[in-house]
Amino acid sequence: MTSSPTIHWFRQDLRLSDNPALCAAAAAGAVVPIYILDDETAGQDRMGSASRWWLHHSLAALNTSLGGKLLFFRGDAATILASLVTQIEAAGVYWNRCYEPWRITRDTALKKRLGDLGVTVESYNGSLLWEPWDIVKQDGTPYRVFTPFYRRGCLSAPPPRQPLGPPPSLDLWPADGKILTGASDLAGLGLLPRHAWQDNIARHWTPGETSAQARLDDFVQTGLAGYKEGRNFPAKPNVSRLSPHLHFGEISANQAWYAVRDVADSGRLESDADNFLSELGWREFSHSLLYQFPALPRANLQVKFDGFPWADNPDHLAKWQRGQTGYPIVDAAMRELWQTGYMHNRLRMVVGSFLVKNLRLHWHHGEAWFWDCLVDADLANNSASWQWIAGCGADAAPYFRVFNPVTQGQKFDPDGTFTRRFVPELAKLPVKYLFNPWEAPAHILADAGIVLGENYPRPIVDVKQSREAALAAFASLRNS
DNA sequence: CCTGGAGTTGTCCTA
DNA sequence: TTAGGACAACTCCAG
Repeated sequence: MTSSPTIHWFRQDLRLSDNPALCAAAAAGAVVPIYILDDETAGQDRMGSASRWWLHHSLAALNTSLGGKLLFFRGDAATILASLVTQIEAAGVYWNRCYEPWRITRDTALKKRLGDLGVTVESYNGSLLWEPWDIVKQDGTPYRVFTPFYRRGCLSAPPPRQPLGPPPSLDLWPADGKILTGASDLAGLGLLPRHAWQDNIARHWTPGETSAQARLDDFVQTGLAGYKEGRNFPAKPNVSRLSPHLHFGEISANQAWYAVRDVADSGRLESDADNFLSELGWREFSHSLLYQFPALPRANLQVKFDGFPWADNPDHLAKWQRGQTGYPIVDAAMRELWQTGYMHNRLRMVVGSFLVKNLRLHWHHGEAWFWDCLVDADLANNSASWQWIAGCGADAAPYFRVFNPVTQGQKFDPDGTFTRRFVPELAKLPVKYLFNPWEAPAHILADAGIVLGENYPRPIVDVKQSREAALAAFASLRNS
């Protein structure tokens, strides 16, 4: 082992196990583990509030596993790394790749800059099952439809890396724990918001690698059986809730893939397992789209949507954000988001459809709100999914697919458990009227203690009329 | 180059 | 009550 240390730059890989770059750094020498909060370079794509809350606690957990030796920096990553390399005479810098356009640009330049300083620079795949540049059609162009991307592309490619263990030996540097120039402590990153909103979120989540592993184990043990059906019901415990852990790399997609793959290979729950794996496939697809179409977060993938007649209605937007639309399933979902930093997948489709089709507000509004509120906010998943529900993305929902918030509630929250939990003012309303309280007879509302327009809003739009208007708007795009 | 099947997640109306 | 077809036409993609 040489006397020069190597730097492992933690990014979206806040874990010790199955961390290819960390293993390589540890094999090369004593490791200086660092994290850099680079809001400057991120610009418009800087993390939202919920992500920052999560990141703070995830870094705290990681720092604990590293014996308190994680170094924190804030600012332009290129400048910080170049100066750090010189200061400690590092032999190498190691990191796992990220796929956001701003990070790719920054990292590409940085690789050259550090290389020019004579430092070894190596990047690894620590977060995707397949590299986006490996999964392309035979003619070399990117897939734009999920099913062939997944079946022909992913599943017929060489299988993903088997998860690695933690580094066999990890010497951390500096051994004496001295603070380096420019380094701060975790609090110095200023990730926590000042208001009390985070206290709610904290009740629902435990960031960090240990918790992520436990979540995966629990999902495989108790959620996977019945996943295919149960994942559609927000009150059922079948969804994995791994998304924030995966986003921050507290657990790798490979670890999740093989944990579930192994169940199927042992001949159990094959259909449920395949269904879950294809959801990981969607994560790959989103990342592939973002890699191939870097404008995905801003521009319609289908250019003809540039002429779509969006509405402009700040009042409707605010009511959607606050869960005051008068549609109980929509309001329950939006309040779940606000209170827990998360929203069940089916409900993301329901509220997304409501925003872009019934309210006809631009998908950018939904994307921005989710970006700030979701603990699993992920540039690739968020932008690809909003474009999908709006109909302007890859493999998008057909124009006629407009979710009916009443029907969706009745179908997927049949006894109203979920809706009553997040819209307590409707808790006493019989399920027959729970999703359409404006149609309830006066005495039923009175018995449930509801005065529409006072303690629960009337619907802000009529679903039937607004659906017609949305279909007409889609028709106006035809051949344009 | 041409061909034809397929396309995550729905709703509404009719028989 | 329930099942089936309509709802645009298009693009994608593999053979």
